[in-house]
Amino acid sequence: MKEQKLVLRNVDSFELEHIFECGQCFRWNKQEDGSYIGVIKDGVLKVSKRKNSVIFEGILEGDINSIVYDYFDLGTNYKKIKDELSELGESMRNGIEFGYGIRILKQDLWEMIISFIISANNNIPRIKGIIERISEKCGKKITWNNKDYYLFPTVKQLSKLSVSDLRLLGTGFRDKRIYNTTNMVLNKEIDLEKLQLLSNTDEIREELLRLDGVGDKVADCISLFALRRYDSFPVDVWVRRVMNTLYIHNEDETKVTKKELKELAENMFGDMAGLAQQYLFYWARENM
DNA sequence: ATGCAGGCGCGCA
DNA sequence: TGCGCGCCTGCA
Repeated sequence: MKEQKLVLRNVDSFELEHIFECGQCFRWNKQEDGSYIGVIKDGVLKVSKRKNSVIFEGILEGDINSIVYDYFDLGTNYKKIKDELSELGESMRNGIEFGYGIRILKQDLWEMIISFIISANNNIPRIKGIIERISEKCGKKITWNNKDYYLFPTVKQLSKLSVSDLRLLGTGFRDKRIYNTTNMVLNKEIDLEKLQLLSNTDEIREELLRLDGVGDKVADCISLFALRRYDSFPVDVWVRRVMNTLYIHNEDETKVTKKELKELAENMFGDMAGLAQQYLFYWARENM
């Protein structure tokens, strides 16, 4: 762990609020000065903006340059993607105009699996609280600027917790799912290293669906936010709402099936459905 | 207070 | 395959 700093000038498509509030992450918190501090796999990171510069500083294991490049998806040309998506109509243009600074983070696969299992039938403040308590309970402590932070626990660390330990941390009925999935990973009933190497998004989904607590929506979130599968399209209530309002116009949005939504998304957005989803989702969350 | 929140697993047709 | 239902918990 080493204190490091990095300043990048003229980064395209990079708005802190858009990136951290668009629903993809749970461990980034806004500070009073408008900056964000987050705990990621590699340590603690603070991100702030000044004019055209983005400033990264923190205490990290590894080189800050490669960590930031990878985590913030700096190798992807968002301008090009937004230009292409904008061709698809006014609704998408509005969504992109609203969330122009979004980037899809590349977060740790294991952490995303557990985080999105926790997200089931839950709300964001509570999800964040649960993840925080789990990390405090068995994750590695890191002190930075006189404050304590806790990394998300490793598989081995989390496997030390019993079902009732997990229940006590407020996970509710998700306790067994977390426990079972942790043990599947621990016992190599599913190999996360191999999963990262799969090329086909459907293959990845099939593998993830074997895990307890991972259904359609959760699997899609994991493959989008940890494995950068831009073609996966998580359908939740907000996506259903905004897609129905903009494109389907069914008087009862609950009648619109997941299958219908996914097919529409694939036809309209193709292999960029996941990115399109983020712009629509963020717009919907803030405006509907 | 009752309903609800970024679903899932289960049992049943 | 495709439904409907119950579910921890905290918050309005």
